[in-house]
Amino acid sequence: MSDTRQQIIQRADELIRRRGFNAFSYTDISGPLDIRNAAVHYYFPSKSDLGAAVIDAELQQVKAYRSGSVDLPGDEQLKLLVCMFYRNNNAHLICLMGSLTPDYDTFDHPLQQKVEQMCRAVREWVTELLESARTAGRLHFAGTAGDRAMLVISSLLSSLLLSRVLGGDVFERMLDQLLRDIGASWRIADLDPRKINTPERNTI
Amino acid sequence: MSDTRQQIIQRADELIRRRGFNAFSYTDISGPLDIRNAAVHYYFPSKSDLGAAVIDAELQQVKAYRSGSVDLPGDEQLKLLVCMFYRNNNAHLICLMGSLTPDYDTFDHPLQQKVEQMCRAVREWVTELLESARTAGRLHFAGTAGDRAMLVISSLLSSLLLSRVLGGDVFERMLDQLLRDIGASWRIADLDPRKINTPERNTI
DNA sequence: GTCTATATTCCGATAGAC
DNA sequence: GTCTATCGGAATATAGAC
Repeated sequence: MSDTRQQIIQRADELIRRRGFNAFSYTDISGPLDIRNAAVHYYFPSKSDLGAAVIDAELQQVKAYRSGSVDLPGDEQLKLLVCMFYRNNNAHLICLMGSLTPDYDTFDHPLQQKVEQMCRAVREWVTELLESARTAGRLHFAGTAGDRAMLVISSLLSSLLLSRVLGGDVFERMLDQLLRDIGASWRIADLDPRKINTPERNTI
Repeated sequence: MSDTRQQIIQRADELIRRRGFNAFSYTDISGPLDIRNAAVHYYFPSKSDLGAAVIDAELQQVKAYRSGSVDLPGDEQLKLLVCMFYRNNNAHLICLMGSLTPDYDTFDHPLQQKVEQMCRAVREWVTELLESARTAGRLHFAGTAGDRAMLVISSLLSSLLLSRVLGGDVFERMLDQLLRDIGASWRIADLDPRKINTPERNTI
């Protein structure tokens, strides 16, 4: 895959998570990369195509995380996920779900399907990781793993949205309470992003 | 207050919760109301002014809810709040927090402050209602009421975002699990929007 | 693959008549 | 208060040279 194409996707990803899909333009991408708008259109004819490519990269990311941490206990897999959100919060970036689902009604059908696919992939991952951790006695919660997964995702997503607006320790307070709720043995303060071994990009 | 002004705010509110602040135009408002764009600019010189007015209406709404339900038990106040989200979900609308916080970085400072004010008002309301219900033994949860409030808001906000994308019974499953978590005696299926006495508009 | 140049459309906003 | 008319700019997208 060409380097330019990769750089465009990377830049679009950050713009989506900082300003939202409908608030960035081709110039926001071509400017920093020092190329022309037409070059972006060469790789991604429409903005919807670019959005789909960003989500595809995200789906690959989830896949890599899952296959790379399949031998870890579920709560350690969760730690990887939470750590990604921790880093995003420090950069004042929100996640793709928190950015793209509010704009869902403005997307064409192919992009809507991509958003749905991404949400299902994350839900599947968190569901399995929770179920695995509960079976191993490392996490404790009521209800089905699927329902619990939705509430976990909900807290992660919202913590970035609300922390960017309210600041302070909103992120840490919300997620620490969530971790207590599911009986995790670790807290946000225990995370050291430098020590957590994760793939290069940090999206979701 | 003029009727036209009110209608503009009402229409903008729905557009924000359906398509997002950066995805609607003055024409989306003037068209259905059968007025010209200039008339909208007469009431709201800039789009940011219009956004602020929508939030101000929301703040009034929260105030009305609080003062109108101050004698109810905390969990009954919560029922009113959940019922509003229930109705929004049926209309495939998201809430103002879920719509406006993702676009926070694209707003000018006055509008950013309004968004922050709205988030704090909702947090304060939910915090007090939870604390009141816990003291009365009608709700049961671990941690501070303030932290729990953030998780409750998080679930309400996300349930609308994710339900619109994933469909099915996502809304009911998420919120029923939330209600079980805090020891509520009622469930989503118990809600009857027609029987819940609420102010005319249904935002938040 | 990347460029220049441009087509086309739409946007928020304003001036001035009524 | 609402209108017509329009400004200036920015957006997505395309044609065609290199």
